[in-house]
Amino acid sequence: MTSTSPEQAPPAVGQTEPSRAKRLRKTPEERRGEIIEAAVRLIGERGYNGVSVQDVADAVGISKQGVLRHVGSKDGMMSMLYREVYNASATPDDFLRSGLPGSTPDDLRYPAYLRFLVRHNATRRMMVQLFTMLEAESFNPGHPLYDEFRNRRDGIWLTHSQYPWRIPPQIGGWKHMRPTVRKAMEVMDGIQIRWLRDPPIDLVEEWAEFEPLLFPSPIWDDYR
Amino acid sequence: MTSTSPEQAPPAVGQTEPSRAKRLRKTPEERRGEIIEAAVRLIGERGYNGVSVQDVADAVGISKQGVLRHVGSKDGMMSMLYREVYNASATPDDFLRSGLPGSTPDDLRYPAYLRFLVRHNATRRMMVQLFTMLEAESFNPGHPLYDEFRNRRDGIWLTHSQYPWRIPPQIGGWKHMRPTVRKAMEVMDGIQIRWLRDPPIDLVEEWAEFEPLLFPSPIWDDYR
DNA sequence: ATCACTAATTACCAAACGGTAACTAACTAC
DNA sequence: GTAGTTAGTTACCGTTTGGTAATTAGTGAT
Repeated sequence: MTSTSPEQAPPAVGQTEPSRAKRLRKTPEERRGEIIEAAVRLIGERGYNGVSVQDVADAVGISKQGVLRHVGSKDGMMSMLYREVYNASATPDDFLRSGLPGSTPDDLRYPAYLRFLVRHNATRRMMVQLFTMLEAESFNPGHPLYDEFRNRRDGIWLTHSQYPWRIPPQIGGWKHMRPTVRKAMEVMDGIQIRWLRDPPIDLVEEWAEFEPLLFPSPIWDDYR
Repeated sequence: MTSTSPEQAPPAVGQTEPSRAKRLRKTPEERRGEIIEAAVRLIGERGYNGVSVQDVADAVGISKQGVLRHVGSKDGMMSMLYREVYNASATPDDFLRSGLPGSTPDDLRYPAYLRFLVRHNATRRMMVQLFTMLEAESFNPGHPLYDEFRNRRDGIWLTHSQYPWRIPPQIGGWKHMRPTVRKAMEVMDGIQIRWLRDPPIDLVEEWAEFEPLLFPSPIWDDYR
């Protein structure tokens, strides 16, 4: 069927979108948004290699080449996606703007920020699933996001280091927090994996169980 | 080059194995072992969708159809792999046979077993990477191992429940250990992810930092 | 020696992959 | 109106995908 009769091509064999609208032209920003949204869902579900450009195109409702026009190539789509995901994650700056307890510049508390982060992640399951999937996939040096994920941990530490966290004097300064920060990130990865698998646990609740282990009483009691 | 001149086919374009041995016939067991070993490595690196049957065949040094003969289909290869990985994981039975402190039937200690498990995982990085990759990929209900991973947590709990662990009386019986077991699994997943990303941490050391958090003094001091 | 068995092979197949090239048509500015 | 820009399209291309069918050759039993 492929090599024979190159003309005709009528009812579209395995096409998900049988009847396409006339030809809807949208602004590049809008289309890019649609593409990213679809890609987050699909790649979160099936991973980088489990999703084709055609899949994304079908989900958006345009042709494959329509997608490629906006993302350049499949790898281009991935870095676009990573930037989007990365920028969309709840930063300390977002926390400062949140108005939550322990989020004021003169009383900025790290455990409070981590709670904020977990609570935020709990509201964007698809994003977390995408992230988890990419983190596992990008162990392979050939993965388009290998370097990004490789540099991520140090990047997080550096970013967090720029904020005036109020921590207990017994700690001896922010620089001694690195093992705790590392452990916190590991725990978050772990509970997210558990949360993504159904039947799911309550992500916020699970973090609440871990918090006193990572920030024990009485040292941290006045600094959460 | 491909469609023209079907004869000749001399130097093999992108072939990993340019010159194939005459035709080496091995026992099914041996071949299956080779296939599994190659599949663990490749799928651990690139994931289910990132590895083709041809890739596995090249790594083993036989033809694609040679592989399919042993595994039936690609999905068949996956379930074979899972069974292999699952059976190869360090069970409480393995611990009982280890002769390590806290591994005798009349003094069987859960923290000691978890240390044993972590130490064992630290010696089989590729296996852990495969496992992590599959755990993330199999969030998708369409993944061939979706059900296996879905049932895994309960299965682990049930398995562990069959052993006469000696735990502190304050706990109030093994059934109250479930939250702790759950947290331990989450931490293991988290530190493994960190361990697999280079520059790696020391897996055993990292677990040693978590152990007193999950099994705090003085309650557990005599039960590790 | 020759037989049955079967591991492994070559030869295909339709479909899907990422990507290029050329064309169409929807919008804006004049 | 008319021209320029560009979002989106169809039409391909070469390669790879998982899988089937038929064939070849290594091995142990007789």
